[in-house]
Amino acid sequence: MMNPPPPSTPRWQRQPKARPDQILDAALKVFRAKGFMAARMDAIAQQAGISKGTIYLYFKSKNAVLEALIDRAITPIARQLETMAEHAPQGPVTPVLKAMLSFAANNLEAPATCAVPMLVINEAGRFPELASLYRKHVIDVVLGATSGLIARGMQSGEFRKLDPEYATRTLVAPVLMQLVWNDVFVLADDPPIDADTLINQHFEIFLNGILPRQNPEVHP
Amino acid sequence: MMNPPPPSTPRWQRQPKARPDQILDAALKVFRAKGFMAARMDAIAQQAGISKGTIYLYFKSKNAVLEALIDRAITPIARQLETMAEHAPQGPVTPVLKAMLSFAANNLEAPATCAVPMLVINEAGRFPELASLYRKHVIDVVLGATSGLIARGMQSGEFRKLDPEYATRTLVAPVLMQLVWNDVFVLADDPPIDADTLINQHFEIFLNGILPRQNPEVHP
Amino acid sequence: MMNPPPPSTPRWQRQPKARPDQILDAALKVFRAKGFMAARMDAIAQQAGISKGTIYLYFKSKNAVLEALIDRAITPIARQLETMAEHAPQGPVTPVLKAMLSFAANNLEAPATCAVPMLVINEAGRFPELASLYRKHVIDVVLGATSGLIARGMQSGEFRKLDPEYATRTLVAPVLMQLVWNDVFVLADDPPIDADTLINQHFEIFLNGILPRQNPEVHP
Amino acid sequence: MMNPPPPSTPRWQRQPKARPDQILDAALKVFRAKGFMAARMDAIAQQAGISKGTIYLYFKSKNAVLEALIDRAITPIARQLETMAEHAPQGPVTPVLKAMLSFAANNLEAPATCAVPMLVINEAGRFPELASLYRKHVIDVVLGATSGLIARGMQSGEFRKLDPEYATRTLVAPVLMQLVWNDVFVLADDPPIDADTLINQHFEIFLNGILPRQNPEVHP
DNA sequence: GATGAATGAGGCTTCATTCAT
DNA sequence: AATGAATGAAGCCTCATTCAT
Repeated sequence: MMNPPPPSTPRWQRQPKARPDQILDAALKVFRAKGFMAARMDAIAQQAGISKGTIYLYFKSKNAVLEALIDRAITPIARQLETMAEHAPQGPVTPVLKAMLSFAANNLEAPATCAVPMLVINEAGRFPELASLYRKHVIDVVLGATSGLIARGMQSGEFRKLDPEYATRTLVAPVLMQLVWNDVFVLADDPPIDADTLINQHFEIFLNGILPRQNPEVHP
Repeated sequence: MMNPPPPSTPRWQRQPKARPDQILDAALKVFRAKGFMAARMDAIAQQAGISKGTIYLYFKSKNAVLEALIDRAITPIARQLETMAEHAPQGPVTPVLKAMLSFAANNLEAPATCAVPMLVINEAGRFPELASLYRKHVIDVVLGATSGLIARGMQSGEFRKLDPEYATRTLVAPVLMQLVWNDVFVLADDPPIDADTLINQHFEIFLNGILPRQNPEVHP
Repeated sequence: MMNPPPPSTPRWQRQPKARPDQILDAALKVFRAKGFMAARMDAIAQQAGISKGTIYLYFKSKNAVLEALIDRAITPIARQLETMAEHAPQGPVTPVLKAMLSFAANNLEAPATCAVPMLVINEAGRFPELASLYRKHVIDVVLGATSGLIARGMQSGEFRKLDPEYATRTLVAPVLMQLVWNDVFVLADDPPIDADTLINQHFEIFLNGILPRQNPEVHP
Repeated sequence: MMNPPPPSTPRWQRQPKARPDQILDAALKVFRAKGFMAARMDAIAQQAGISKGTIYLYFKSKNAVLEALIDRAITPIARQLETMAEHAPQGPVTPVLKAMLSFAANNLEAPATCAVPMLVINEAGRFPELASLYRKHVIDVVLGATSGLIARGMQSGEFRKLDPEYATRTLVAPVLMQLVWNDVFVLADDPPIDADTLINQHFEIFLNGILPRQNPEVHP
């Protein structure tokens, strides 16, 4: 890949380098629309504008396509969130948390982005390894980074002292809910849910809920 | 079962009354384990202890089994939650909300109970009508009852004045998250998540987050 | 059937005597409508107003029903035609032939009557024994009786001397054609074919065709 | 076939052009032997020397195979007969009629040729559209051409004035009878029926029957 | 005798995968 | 590298037949 091409290069070149991604893009669309089992290799090929046999030049099997798909998608958002957390400046963590939450919520709004997590959820039953892979490389990373920040806020007195793991779930759950909602339950005539408004109010409640209080404790 | 069996044990028994539920129970197990498409009618029959053909005496097709399954499961929990909301006594709504949340969380802990909602989530792509059915008869009922209570609390001054619909999501989301988590992402060696603790802390944060405040507003 | 019933008769009696015919009647209807293979035992039972299992009390199998059906139908018309031929009075055979032809044509007009021969034709591929049974007991009888008369007419000088077997076919073919036509090719908006007119003209041509001629031979 | 085969003989060959006809030929054989419903796709595939799945590359379903089969067979003989009628020279029609009749009778002698009409007759119950298709494109064409000629002969005084439609049936019926006879009723030890002799005598009787007469009318 | 619930072999059809071209 | 014809293993479903009631 790094060597210069041999002197007498043919004027054009098939680009097998681009193929896998072409295929995975197509597969993502079809998997999303039909689910893994109901997705037909024919449909993927057609979507990719190639022939069915060609897929097998790049992937061993249908399962392998799914695996590669998850694999390829495993990095970006989680990495970005992790980076945001790691580069959090000294001082209060609240703004970082807010930024991360908004970032996540906005990103999962796009159908292309939410496709993979939904795929993982849907196929977890049949491909537990995929789920655990995703868990390890995405979920644990994000939850870990988040709960780290929250713990730091608790330590510093910015927040009340609670279980940071569980608090993370309170913070994060509505994002997952949006994801599922958009994919599964939206109806055509629903009043659209504004993700920003939702997240803003949610974060406001959450923040208010974990800030130290001057007034006496509530007893639920 | 308590009478002595006839000399030559019959190969099968007539049980026209019990069959449909037997079949649905079996189908639920298999659908959960394999997903709808990968579930084999053979497997359902075997699980039910009957022959493949018998299923078709009671259900027109594999799809019909799924539909009946969702249908059968559509009532109980939602109805119970709705009732709790409707019978809420005068006065503060907080205890009712807490009770409802705990009830929901505990119930969705049981694999048998969470099976149907997860099935709906998984098969929504292929059976949108099922999803919208579930939405209408379960989700809307529960969310409606809950946000009604929250709105009442806001009116009465028990809570701050916020958007009750969105606040409902903040309240409810962790329950969905637990559902998905248990079904999809738990790993064998995870420290077990205690649903009660989780819900308790979540509710405490939520409540604290929407109570009226004496101290000046926070500016997130 | 001709003996007086035993002294202490029960006041009523299931009539297993009537059952087989009930069943065969029903089977004929269904076989005609669907063909043998596509006919369902369920449908026959329903048509007969009994339950599926009951059929098996009287017939060993679906095939047996077909066989019994053909068997039962094998006699009447053929016997009648044979009788007409055997009782032909001395003198010209023309009137007898005409009477037989009309009788056959009119009888095969009725759907119920034409059902069995069509069934034989349709299922001959799968049940050659049925076809040969029918051939022996029906076709050969009728064709034999007819060609016997024709031969007699040739002997006596009533007709020209030709091959009586083949002449029989010329005489008889339109009846078969009507049978097939009505069963297979009639369309809803066809001008109705009047069997009598058809047969009359046909017989007139046929007769004219085999009568001795005064004018010199035609050379086709 | 004449080139030396490659070292390792391929398990199958691509023959996309030839396949459909290969399949239809095989299907015709099997349908004839078993009837449509009892015919197994397996048997057709085997007869065609291909695998079951391959059939579905070319035909949507078993029904579609039958339809294509009828379709393919619908033209030739009828077209030929029609042409013979249309090109009939001026003058007497008798020779043309004789030629057409012989042509039809001889052609329906071949099992391959008579297979389709018999198939239509047998499956008319289940596929009425097929029957009416065949009626329109084959039967009506042939009967129409024939009765046209006969009518012309009546006009010109070549024949007596009778109903030409019905006369056509008198002329044509033995051909149908032969078709059915050969397919359904021949027995192994039958003295063979010579189609030519049969047709010759039949035509002679028919012709004689419709020629104008010098002797007084017969009164049947 | 009668019923109809239950069986289970077998059909049509689909589709992931292979392989001749 | 690419194609797409061909394969063959299953899957859903039907239905003749059996058998508990």
